[in-house]
Amino acid sequence: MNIGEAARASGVSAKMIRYYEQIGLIPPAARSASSYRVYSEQEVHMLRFIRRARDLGFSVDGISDLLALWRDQSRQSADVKRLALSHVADLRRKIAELEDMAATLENLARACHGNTRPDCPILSELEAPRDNTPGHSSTRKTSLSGRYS
Amino acid sequence: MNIGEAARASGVSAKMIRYYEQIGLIPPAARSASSYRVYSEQEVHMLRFIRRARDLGFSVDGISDLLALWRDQSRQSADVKRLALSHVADLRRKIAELEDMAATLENLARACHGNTRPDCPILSELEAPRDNTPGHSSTRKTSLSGRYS
DNA sequence: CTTGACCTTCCCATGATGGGAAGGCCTATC
DNA sequence: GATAGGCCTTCCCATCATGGGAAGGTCAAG
Repeated sequence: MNIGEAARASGVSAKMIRYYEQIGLIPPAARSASSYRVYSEQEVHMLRFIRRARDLGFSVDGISDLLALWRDQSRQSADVKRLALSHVADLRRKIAELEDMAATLENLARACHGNTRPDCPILSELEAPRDNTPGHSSTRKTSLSGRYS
Repeated sequence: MNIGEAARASGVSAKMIRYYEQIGLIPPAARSASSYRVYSEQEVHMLRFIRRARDLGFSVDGISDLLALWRDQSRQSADVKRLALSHVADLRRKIAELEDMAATLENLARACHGNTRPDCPILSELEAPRDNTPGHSSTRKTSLSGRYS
């Protein structure tokens, strides 16, 4: 099976398959006489695994760990579970961060008349904040970074 | 005021101040005889505005729009409000996406024994999914992208 | 044998940020 | 006045996962 077919069958783009090979997430594919990459069902299976892990928000590093466990017949499910829950914790941290932003902004928007006049509490807040985050506590200092607009 | 001082005063790193200038988010700073960038209180004020918008998750493009409105004395607060609420919608979309991931993963983790045996529903799911997302509905097709692990 | 659909590698771009090098400037202390 | 060290300048590189596209080779069907 050529890379295009493998891409269609796995849901991972040909571009990304080559990339994953390049960074060592997957082993180098076998090559045909004319240097075409050739994939077995086995390998497509692995690509599908990667695709799903990606859909669950795992980074390439995380996927690498998952693949290692997947291949390891003597793995302990506790290790898989730990990996998964650690990722869940990351996700929840990120969610809380975004939720704080959304709540703050929503509060300000609620206070904004939204008419034809120029005065606006949203801009006022950006100019000089006066603590508009409604509860949720926590010392939000280190952000996992990432911008969303 | 030099760039370092402006950075300390605004919470925007010197590196980022130069970057914002380079991409045109802020106008080129005045220069001293020796080519040092010089900032007025006015400009530090703008940098603080940018910093806060950034903290609320706005992208540089979004911040650019906000700055334009901020400067526009004849703006309509409705425009600011629309911008803010549109960003809130983006944030909530992203949150829902991450929440779906977290919920799916948490469900799988709950079903995992987490012991010394190798069998694990998390890996099984990655191998061949059988719809583990608990409710939340929606046709999740286009992701705003972004990996979190 | 041509056409079109594939494949190959290589380079570039994204967005926001930081790291670091090489070199110039400025001020306080000796 | 000279030196130290703390600023500043520009320029290049890296991140992370992804896509775009060019230049050129291959293959199968007509």
